[in-house]
Amino acid sequence: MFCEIDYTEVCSGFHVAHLFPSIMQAKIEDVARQAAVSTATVSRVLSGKPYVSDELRNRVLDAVQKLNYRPSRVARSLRVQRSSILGLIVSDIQNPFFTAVVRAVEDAAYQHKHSVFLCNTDEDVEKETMYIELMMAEHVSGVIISPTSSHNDAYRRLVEAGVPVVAIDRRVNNVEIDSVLVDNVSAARRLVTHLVEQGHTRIGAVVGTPVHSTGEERLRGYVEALHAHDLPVRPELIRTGIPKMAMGHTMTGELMDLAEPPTAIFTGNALLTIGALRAIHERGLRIPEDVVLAAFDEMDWMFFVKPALTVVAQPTYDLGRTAVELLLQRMERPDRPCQEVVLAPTLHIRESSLRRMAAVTA
Amino acid sequence: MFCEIDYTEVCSGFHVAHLFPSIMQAKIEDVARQAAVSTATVSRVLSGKPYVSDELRNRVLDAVQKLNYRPSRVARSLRVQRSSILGLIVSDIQNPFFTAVVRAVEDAAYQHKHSVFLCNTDEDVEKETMYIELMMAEHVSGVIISPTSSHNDAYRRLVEAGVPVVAIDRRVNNVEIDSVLVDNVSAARRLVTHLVEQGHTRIGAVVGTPVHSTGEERLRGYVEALHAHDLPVRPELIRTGIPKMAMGHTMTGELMDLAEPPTAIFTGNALLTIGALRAIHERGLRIPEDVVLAAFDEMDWMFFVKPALTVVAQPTYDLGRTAVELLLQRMERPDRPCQEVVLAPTLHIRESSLRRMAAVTA
DNA sequence: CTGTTAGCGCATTCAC
DNA sequence: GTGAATGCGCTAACAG
Repeated sequence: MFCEIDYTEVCSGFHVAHLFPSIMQAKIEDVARQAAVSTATVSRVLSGKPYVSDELRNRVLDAVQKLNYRPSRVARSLRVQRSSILGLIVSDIQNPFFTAVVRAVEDAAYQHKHSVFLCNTDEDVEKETMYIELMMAEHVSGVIISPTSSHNDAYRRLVEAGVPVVAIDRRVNNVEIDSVLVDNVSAARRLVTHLVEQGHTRIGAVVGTPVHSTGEERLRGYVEALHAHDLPVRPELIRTGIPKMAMGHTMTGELMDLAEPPTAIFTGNALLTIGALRAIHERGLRIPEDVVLAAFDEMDWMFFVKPALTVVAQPTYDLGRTAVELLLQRMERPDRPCQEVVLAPTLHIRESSLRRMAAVTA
Repeated sequence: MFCEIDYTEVCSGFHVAHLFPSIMQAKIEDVARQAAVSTATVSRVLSGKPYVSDELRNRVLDAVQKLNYRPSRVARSLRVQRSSILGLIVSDIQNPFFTAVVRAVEDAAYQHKHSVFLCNTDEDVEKETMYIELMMAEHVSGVIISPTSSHNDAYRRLVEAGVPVVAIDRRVNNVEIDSVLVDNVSAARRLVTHLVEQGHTRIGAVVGTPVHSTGEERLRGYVEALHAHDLPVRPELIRTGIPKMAMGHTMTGELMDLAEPPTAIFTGNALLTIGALRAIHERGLRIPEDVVLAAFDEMDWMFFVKPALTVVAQPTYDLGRTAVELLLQRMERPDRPCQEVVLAPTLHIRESSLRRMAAVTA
């Protein structure tokens, strides 16, 4: 029929391409034609394979330039059965701690020519499960995850599908995977011990739910510190919940509204700390006269509340970098035994001049 | 030859799949065989297409279940020539403002069955260019970007390639695209006007570089406020730089070390504000006795420094949601004229009890 | 060294 | 309603 047009020709032909420069994407075939070589040669040149004459190499490079060619990663991924994308599943993108981790991971991935597919589960197990499935469907080359709970069945499916996985910040129980953690127990223990040494006996705890290892471990540190000094662990002084600002606000409010409120409070992460500050502030209470705070403040953003505040700087950058490296390692040696890297947080207890601080914020 | 094995059969066959349940991913063909239908039918069922008998539909669904089948998004993307992934390129993932935007975008995308491919350019034009190219190569269905500069050539290439793009927070000049912005000029003008009305005449400015429209606009608001009150604009009191904490620290330090330091400082975003607080703190200066701060604090995290601090809550959630909606709109109607949505920030000037504040942080 | 060719897993004509 | 066949763009054998 007259109307029978070779669509491929029309759409890929160089002359026509000139007419619609804005819509079309050159294909490898177009480049090959332009350079008068085969597609295989183009592919070889672009993947930096050896055994191509300089002559052809240059012709190809010119053609690529002229056509503004950009190989389709989708097609490539399908063909080689893997992508150069890392999945990163965090449980709360607004938590400055994870924000810092995201940055570190992105950085490290960039250096290794990988890119990052970020998902935010918002501490929601269903969303997490959905995203894990998505990661598998997208054929990501590996997944870094801060688990929402310690035993989601999806974790197992993921590793059983042969996808390299590394857990970050939190531990998972139902399957053996690489993980990079922070020594929360000892950090929490030291913070609370500090309070005890200052004479506090009624110390409140505002920490994340024990569903995550993080919350559980920090609570454990708290308990250990009390035990070590023969102080009673009073359940009414312990509050656990989703580690976000709103919850920190609520939980601290509850503690301060007790008939006999704590004289000091230990908070489990930066967002909980901000919430706690807000609750204290609302009640017109003073720090440290009315209540002392010993807090995780990963980003050290609350520096000007010192010396009331005790700070833990977490090794977020190392955490992210280590995670990426473990992932890449496993991609090369899938049978390598699982590792558990535990990083030490830098405890930074501020005790400097009360007077100077008052000056700044009064 | 005897050894000639149909590899596909071996790897896809149901019986063999049973032997290596952990490694293999079922393919559409496996499902078709299991359900004793054609691959076309499987595809139809899974895409929710009509015209499939309930009989076959159920058989397919069962097979999918049994084989734990998960269609390859990569293959699908290649076939249909588009993915359901949105690219999100932010200029600083650690900036709490963008963090909130990321969350909003992720949320909105999730609701529209899309996922988010996040990149962090770190205010680096080269990295930004690289990531834009990557987006095109990955065939994302659209890109939301907070431009690092107001005229990167890559922006034009992107829209010319037919990719829907929406700029967020910052304006771009060299190509017409949808954008969703915040009314920075008037917000900054009101903040600075507030300072002027309190009697300040030497007001310092610590804002982002004028390379981004954001920095430029906030600076413009500052200048307008001074002009409106016939106050001189003193260049030595204006500092611009990369809008991050370290820079805010440096720039504020410079201002406070002047022979005649400003009596008030206007800071252009949350990170600059934190840096400024640190610089002020280091010098043992008091707020508001020694210096007053009028600051953008998008997340309202510095609430307890009030009343010295003036706060602007930015509509981050609307910003992200609007961006996604514009993107989806353009995907359906590529010829739609460009829109520019300007959102109003909520100015929240705190003037409440100095006494009560002192109580909290003293 | 270089070209030819055969799929990667899926969606979509087009026949039946 | 359903199935067989084609090709999305690319890489990896294999053959020259």
